[in-house]
Amino acid sequence: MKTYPYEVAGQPVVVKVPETYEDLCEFFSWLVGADKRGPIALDTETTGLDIYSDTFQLRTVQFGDTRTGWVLHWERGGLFQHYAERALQYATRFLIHNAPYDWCVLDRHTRFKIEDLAPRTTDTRLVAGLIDPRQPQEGGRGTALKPLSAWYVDPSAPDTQGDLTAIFRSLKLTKTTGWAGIPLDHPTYNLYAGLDVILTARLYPALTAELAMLGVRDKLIAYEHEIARICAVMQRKGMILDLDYTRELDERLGNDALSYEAQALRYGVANVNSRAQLLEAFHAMGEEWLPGEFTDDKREYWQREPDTAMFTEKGAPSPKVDKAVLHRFADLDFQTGERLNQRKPNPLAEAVIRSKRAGKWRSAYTQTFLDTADVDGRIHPFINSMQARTARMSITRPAVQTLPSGDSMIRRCLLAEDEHVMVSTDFAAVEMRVLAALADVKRMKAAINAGEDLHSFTARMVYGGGFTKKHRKICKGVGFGKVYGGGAATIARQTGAPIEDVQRALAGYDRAYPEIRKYSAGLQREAYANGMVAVSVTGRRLPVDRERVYAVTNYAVQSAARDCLGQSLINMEEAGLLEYMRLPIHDEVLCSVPYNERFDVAREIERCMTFDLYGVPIEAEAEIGKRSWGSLYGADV
DNA sequence: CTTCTCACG
DNA sequence: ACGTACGTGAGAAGT
Repeated sequence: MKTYPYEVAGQPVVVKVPETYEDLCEFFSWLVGADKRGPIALDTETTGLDIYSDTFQLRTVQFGDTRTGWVLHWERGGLFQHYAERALQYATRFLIHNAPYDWCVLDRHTRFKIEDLAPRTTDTRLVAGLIDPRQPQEGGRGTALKPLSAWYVDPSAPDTQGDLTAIFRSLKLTKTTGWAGIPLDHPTYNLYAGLDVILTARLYPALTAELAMLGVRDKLIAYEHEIARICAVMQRKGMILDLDYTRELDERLGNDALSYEAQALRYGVANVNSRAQLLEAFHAMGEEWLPGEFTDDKREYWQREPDTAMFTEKGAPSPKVDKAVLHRFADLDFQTGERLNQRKPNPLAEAVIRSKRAGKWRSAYTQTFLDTADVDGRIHPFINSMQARTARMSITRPAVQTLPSGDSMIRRCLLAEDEHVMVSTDFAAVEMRVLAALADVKRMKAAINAGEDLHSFTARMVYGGGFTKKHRKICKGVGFGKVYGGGAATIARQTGAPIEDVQRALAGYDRAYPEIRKYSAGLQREAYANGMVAVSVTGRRLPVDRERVYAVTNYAVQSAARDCLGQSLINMEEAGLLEYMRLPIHDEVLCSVPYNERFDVAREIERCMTFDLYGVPIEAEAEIGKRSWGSLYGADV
């Protein structure tokens, strides 16, 4: 037995690495005793994050409590694997920090499935997120093991991940190759692997004590664990990548990027992604920038000097070279890409638009699809079920929540199962409805219940019976603006409507729906009274930034809408639909459904996504596509 | 590592 | 007193 004594919070702890049969027996008798005392902390070390690639391997499985961490060398096979699996079988409860990752790893490489592990798990990362969901860059502690341990357990606890990357470098390995390349017997690797479970075990009582003190309900914790499990099952299933189509598209995008780059080169731009080169070229062509086409001035007022604006100082406003500016130069409509005939098209701008788009779509989408696909040609996007401050979910590797929606070519890469079709079910205007429910907006609730189009209804309230399409559009923009907390100027900029019209609509909006302002003011008061935290309708803590208190209304609405989605996922699993579920996308659930059952299943999904929120119907509509996701965006297959 | 840009709801 | 668009992930360039 290798033993590594250490100290955590002034107390001696020990990391033990079994080497013999006797060592493993000692481990198991420890486990039997520890299991009687409480949950067993569990963790894994692996060769990387690419769980589903054929080179991925499970290296160690760690078990521990507040005093002892055991590192079982799974990689050595035989008895080591046998005892790890015996322990996974035996333990009554687990503590895992970021459980979905370990669930999926163990699901793939041991005989234990997510369905078995999840009901026995408390995820300390989820618990921490319910106390404070903010990321470090938002002023929070973040939900990584290191900052949480430093806060709750021991300020001098080592940065087990960060310190290891330094060791990787000393072994001539990198941040990515180190996890696979570090020798299994490396002392620090084993010590830190064991410390991770000890820290997790110590984190748990501190977190639960704080949750209780803050009055966060147990039901919310259980709800989040259910959602995390459902999302892990979706991740395990993944989606079929149409390999032939994706390779072909990848090549086509590559060729497009090259040919448009060649055109840009004729105007002296060697790199279309270089802002500096573009600015110089367009400037030489005599292009001029309009107000509003400059970056915001981030300098402090005392740093500012007049007339230094254009190309120099750090943080000073400088001309933007973004999609909007390029489209104006190219005389193309920003949305549709159609010719405007308002000016002489700048051919460089057009070439830059096309080459940037092709290059980006290739690197961000087709290449990532091909790089992350498993041996069976499936992608397994990581679903973080509780990511944003509002608990909104996020999806990475690849970021399938952000595939282009105006063109079907990228979504066309992803397929429903054989003999299945894609079914996408969206909530109808969920954020507006949630706002109506939470703020008890009388007229809005009446309109929704009467089945009226909300934006038309608002337009009638503001402009009277003779309102036009243009009026409806302004009201729609104002509706979004209200949900986001925007002002007249921003809404005018976003919608392209004249500011006077927007101001008039905003005033009309407030007269028609006075409850929204009251609700917002109440939330802001609540936040101030509770140390800059509001509490959502589901009991979720919503930290508010002192300098952006107005954003609390959006947090309340966005998080309640997210919880509608979460409840829908749970309802769908209960209805036996989990095997069809593929992705949650904020206000939508994407499913792969057997062709022969598509109508029944679609109706069932809609039922699972329908409920009442304080007298407001939350409703959803299913759209049945063909085999590819792109078919729901215009593709013909 | 930060900033800009761009994709989504 | 007044007004503030919300939440993400990811690549490329530049410091």
